[in-house]
Order: sequence, then C-alpha cells, then structure tokens
Amino acid sequence: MLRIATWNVNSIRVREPHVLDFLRRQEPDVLCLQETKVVDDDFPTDELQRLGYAVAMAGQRTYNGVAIVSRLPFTEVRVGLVDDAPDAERRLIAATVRGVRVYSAYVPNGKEVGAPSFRAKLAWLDRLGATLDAAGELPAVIGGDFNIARDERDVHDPVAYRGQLHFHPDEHAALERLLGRGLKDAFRLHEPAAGHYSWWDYRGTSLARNQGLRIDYLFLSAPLAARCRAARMHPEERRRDRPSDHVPVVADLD
DNA sequence: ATGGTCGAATATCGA
Repeated sequence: MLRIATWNVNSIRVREPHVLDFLRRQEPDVLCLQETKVVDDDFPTDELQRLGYAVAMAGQRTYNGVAIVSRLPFTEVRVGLVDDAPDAERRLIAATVRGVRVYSAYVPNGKEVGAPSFRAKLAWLDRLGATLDAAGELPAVIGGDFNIARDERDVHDPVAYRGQLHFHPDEHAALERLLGRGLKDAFRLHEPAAGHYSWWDYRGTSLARNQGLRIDYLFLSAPLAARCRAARMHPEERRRDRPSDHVPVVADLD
C-alpha cells in the first residue's frame, strides 16, 4: 500500500498544526505541499521528523513554495521545470519514492483571462509536460494545485463560470494536453458525482453555500492508476479553525 | 461592477 496526498496549505507556518494532525490521523506515506511560503531555513521540520517524516523542499519568501513530505526514503530530488531559470518561482519539486516519481506542483493562478500571467499559466502546463517527458518512464504521481476546474462537476455554477478564470477553454485544453500522456485523475477513478470541491474562497458565503471548485488533483500515470484502490478529499479540514482555503486530496495505491 | 477574507509583511499584493 502506498498512500499519497496533496494539500495547498497556504503557509506552512500557520498550518503546521493542521498538517501534523492530518499526518497523525491519515498516515499518508507521502504528502505533497503547495504554497508553503517559507524559505527552506524557516521550514518547520522538527515535529514532522518526530512523526517519522523527512521533507524535500523548494521554498520561497512570501509566495509559492512547494515540498514533499515522506515517511519512506526518497532520492533524486529535483526542483523546478526542465527549462526553469535559476531564479524561477518555486512551483515544482520532484522526488523518487519506492520507484514512483512524485511531483508536487503549484500551477500559476493566471490572474485574469488573457493577461500575460494567464498565457504563462498555459505555458507552464506545457512546460510541466516537457518536464515529465524528460524524466523518462518511471510511474509518476503529480499532486498539486492546478488552479483549473476540469469539468462541469467541478464548479458550483458551470454556466456562470464558463470562460472565466479557472474554467476557461484554453485552460481545459492545456490541462488535457498534459493528461494526454495517459495520466488519470485519481479522485474521478472512484467518484463520478458533482459537487466535491477542494477549494472554497475565504471571502463571503462560498463555504456556507458549498460554492467551491475542484482545482487540486492527484494525477496518476497508467500503471499507478491500475493500482488505485481509493481516492477522497477531506472537506472537514476546511471547517477547522484557521483553515487553509484548500483541503487535502488522498489516494491509496496497492 | 464591487466587495467580501486571508497571509506575508507592515502598505499593499496575490489569491
């Protein structure tokens, strides 16, 4: 059994107790984190280590920052996209765990449809694809905040959302280009129903009205998809004190 | 069309 999870924690310093509780309760072997928002020297590792987890991290001041937390040994840690500049935003880290290439990805938000950062978001997904291609044939898991809701089931109001940021045809095309490599959406292997979200805006009544988006995913390459026995999200995390605006996604592999 | 709330950093910006 390999239990893998992903979670955009929106500051690991604020969310450290939530992450520790989650690890104690769910005991994932591997947890991909996004938006850690700390430089590596400030990453709080002590309590994680006490629970038996080590951390591979690619931190950054104020924004971004990704990490892989693992209680299994890992090797070949690599930071960034294959063509990233040395000072690129810290949005991707990879490590090999038990023969599986694990990626923690924080896809750019895109800010506004048509803006330069929107085009950079689309390009980032294509560059992630090139990064996967360059890594070779290992079974792969890409966990992360993709900032895209895949289909009508993944937004509370698809008519209103169509063409908006997070639900735009160009974003859908870019995501499907990435997944065309045979990657499967772990959650959708087990749950076909609409209305399961991974993110709710902090503002207004979105949580109370369950007006969220499913934008966080675990994508599995074909050999791992065949081993996926369960997948779920943990919406209860969104109702805790001082929650992240995202909740964890978990998959169990044989 | 705007604002609503967080986090980092301490005025605003990003989400």
